[in-house]
Amino acid sequence: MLQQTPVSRVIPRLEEWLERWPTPAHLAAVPPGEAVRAWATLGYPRRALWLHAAAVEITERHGGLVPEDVDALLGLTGIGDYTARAVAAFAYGHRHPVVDTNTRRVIARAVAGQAEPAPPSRGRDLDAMSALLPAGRDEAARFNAGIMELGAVVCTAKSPRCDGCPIRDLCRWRAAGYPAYSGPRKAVQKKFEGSDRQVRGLIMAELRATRHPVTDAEISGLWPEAVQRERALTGLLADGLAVSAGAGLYVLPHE
DNA sequence: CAACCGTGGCT
DNA sequence: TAGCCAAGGTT
Repeated sequence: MLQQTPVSRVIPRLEEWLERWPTPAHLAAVPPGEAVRAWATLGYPRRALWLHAAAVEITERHGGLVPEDVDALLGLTGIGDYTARAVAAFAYGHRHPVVDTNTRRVIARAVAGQAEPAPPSRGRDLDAMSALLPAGRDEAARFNAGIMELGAVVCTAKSPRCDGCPIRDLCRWRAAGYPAYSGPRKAVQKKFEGSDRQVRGLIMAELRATRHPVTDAEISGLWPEAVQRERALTGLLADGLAVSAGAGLYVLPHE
């Protein structure tokens, strides 16, 4: 849920979710479409599908227990380098570097003296964090969490609260006088308005809103341009977020 | 590596 | 206001 989604938006949905599905086996026992429906407007609905798939995998391959090993975690659908390490470190206390967007920004500023991090690079990011990580297991877990929290709360992307920063006296960016970012321009996120993402979102909202099949006619009413509309629907079908329920009928995945 | 994938709050 | 950005992952 936390992938590319603010913590404050996740917490209420997570609490509802865990009340309904307290263990992977509970989630694995319901159709994937139920996960997509409960995901609601958290965004990126394929993550709901992946989370359900991971629950099935955990139930079938790991006896219903979330694996502790990073490599085993990486083998789960939708679990990448960050999430695998976060689970191993925060849930199980293992010593691994954990690098998220906050960590990258804090290291860029405090260590490299730059306003913004370079684009994410698995090798460089893990090397940089490994060099800072305390030797002790508990200390490493706290350091991973602490540097992330520092980035989320103090060393924020837009208006960092440097005056109240606990490491301001060793921050190289501060020492250098807060030089502006001079690296390559980061890729600009495409406009949402009028995008395929928007159309996909509209179709998914319609699929979530009813337990009856959604018709082609209803989908046509969601977006005026046929080519883009059909591209969005085709994509959702290819992703498994929608399935055909007969000619011109669509539902959330039920198997 | 670049493109793609939702949604909503903040400036 | 129109971007920017958010505990990323997959193709």
